[in-house]
Amino acid sequence: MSSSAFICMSQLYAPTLREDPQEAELASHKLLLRAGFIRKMASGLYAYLPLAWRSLRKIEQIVREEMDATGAQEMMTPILTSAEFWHQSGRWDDYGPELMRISDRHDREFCLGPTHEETFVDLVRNELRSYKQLPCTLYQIQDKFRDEMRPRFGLLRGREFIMKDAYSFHADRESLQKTYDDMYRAYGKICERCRIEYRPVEADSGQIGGKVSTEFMALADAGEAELVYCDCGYAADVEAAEAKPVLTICNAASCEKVLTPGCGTIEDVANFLHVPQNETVKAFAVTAGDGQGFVLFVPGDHEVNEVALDHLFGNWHLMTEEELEANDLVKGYIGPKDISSKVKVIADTSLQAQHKWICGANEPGYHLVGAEAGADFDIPRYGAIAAAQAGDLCPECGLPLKAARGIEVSQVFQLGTKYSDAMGATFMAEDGSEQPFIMGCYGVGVSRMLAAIVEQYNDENGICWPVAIAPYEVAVIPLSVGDDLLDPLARKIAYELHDAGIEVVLDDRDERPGVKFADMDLMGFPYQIVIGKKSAAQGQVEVKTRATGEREIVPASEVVALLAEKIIAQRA
RNA sequence: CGGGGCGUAGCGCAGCUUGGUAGCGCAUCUGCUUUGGGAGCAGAGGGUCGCUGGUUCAAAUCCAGUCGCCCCGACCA
Repeated sequence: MSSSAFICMSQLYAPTLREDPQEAELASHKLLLRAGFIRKMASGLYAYLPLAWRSLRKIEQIVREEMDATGAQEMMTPILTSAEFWHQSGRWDDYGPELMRISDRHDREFCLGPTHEETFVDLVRNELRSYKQLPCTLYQIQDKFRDEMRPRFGLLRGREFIMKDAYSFHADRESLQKTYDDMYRAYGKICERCRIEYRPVEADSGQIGGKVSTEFMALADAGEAELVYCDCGYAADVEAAEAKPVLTICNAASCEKVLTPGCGTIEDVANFLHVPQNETVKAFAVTAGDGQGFVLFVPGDHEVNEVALDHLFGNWHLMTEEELEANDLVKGYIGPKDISSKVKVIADTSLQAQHKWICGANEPGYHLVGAEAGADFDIPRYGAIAAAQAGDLCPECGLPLKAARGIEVSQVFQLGTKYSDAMGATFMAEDGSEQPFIMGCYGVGVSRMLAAIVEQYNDENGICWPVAIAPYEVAVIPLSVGDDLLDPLARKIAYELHDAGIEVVLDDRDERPGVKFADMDLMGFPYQIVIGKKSAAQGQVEVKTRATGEREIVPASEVVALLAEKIIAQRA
């Protein structure tokens, strides 16, 4: 045969595994390993084999086209970045152990880029001088490195992964908002073209910095992120959502101290007193970065929002046993009345509606029922510190929120001047003044997207690729090899599909039909053309649609035109 | 980083408690049969039992150290 017009299974480097690898738990991880798409080289490091690489390039191309459509310009910067810029931004110290650091032979320090704000700010600060050159958006698609505490879930949380990162530079907020909106729309299109079920959610901006941020979540039970959403369209990462808890109002006539032996948890207290958990108040004792102790009160059925505490306290931790003792706090029985003067108190804003509290009595084995705010105790400060959860009220429309899990496949940020200030990156404004660039940044996890797609598109037999992402669109499967009828027919169909611009794999292996079916289902090519002796003798072949399992007998002479039409329609 | 578990043929595992010639299934190679959902028979090849040291006449097995990997957690009272 001449140089390959299409790939033959006998040559394809895609070793399949018959059994689930013991290291994998998630569908995407198991299936990508089993179907011969990826191989692990070390913890959190994966080789992308030919099939995965083809799909990754398709995702990249979708990202590229949507970025280019916004006017962003693709380029490439070194993965290895000098520590100098990271010192300037302050992140050499702030980023922590996730930053992969490395020294060269002269002991100069570098890191492997986990994200490239510093690089792009350094790049443009000398060359974008005038407001007339703004706005400007640059992007690249390259490997990123994060030394994860615990790499896991295959491609979903690796130490090296493929990311598209874009950075925009603006003279004013309005310009940033416009580009941010453009990117937001582009990211929606990217998710749609990758065929994932997704939601844009309000997000916390984490390590990157800045204020306004949206994450695009691929919905998946296996996702690490929790989100709350409402039918009205509101959706937020629980880290960023402001909780509107529903309380059961306490109607106790007076404040009463009740013996509650062994009731160290809210569940115990609520059961013991026969009240719902959301009628009680839960206390958390934490130590802020400066050593000051705080006691935080939230509705009994809620947790604290750790990210909110990050913003309030910077570094903080829950009090240790020793710290509780040192602050005169009684674990399990902390309450606001007569609380130790060594700690400061903050209550969740929702508790302003709860005039009488069921809470700890600051005495081992006792709780208060009906302690009255303003009479029995005072709350000096209220703040949004409770974590949102399902059943809370939507901040937009007031209906109960629902909860879901998701995989964060991309995120857009308005950075503002955090990096341009820190690194002295300025331009000359229209009025002749030096101004720091106002920035945005926009990331897409390309390799994570691949895993997210598999997470959404699989069944008990393997992957069910959407046409737009499939490594090959059609598998041609002659059921016996060396047959005078089947061989030429299979090759003819494969050639014609290839000529029609369809991506084809020909399963020319001398394997039993069962082996071929199992492998083809596992790899998940969207369409299979099965060529068996009986039907071929009558000039017919069978077309199986992988996702639905639907089979259709069609004349061999028509199968190419039929499939080409279907496939081309699904690419866009 | 803390806790738990695992490292024996390419893959999945048994053997280890109670030390005594390295095993099973799948895969691979050869031959014959078979050919629409992971075939059958016959034969063959393939392992310094993660690594280092110790105990012992003798170590996959016991002890110590070390490396790698997986799971849970990392401050949710």
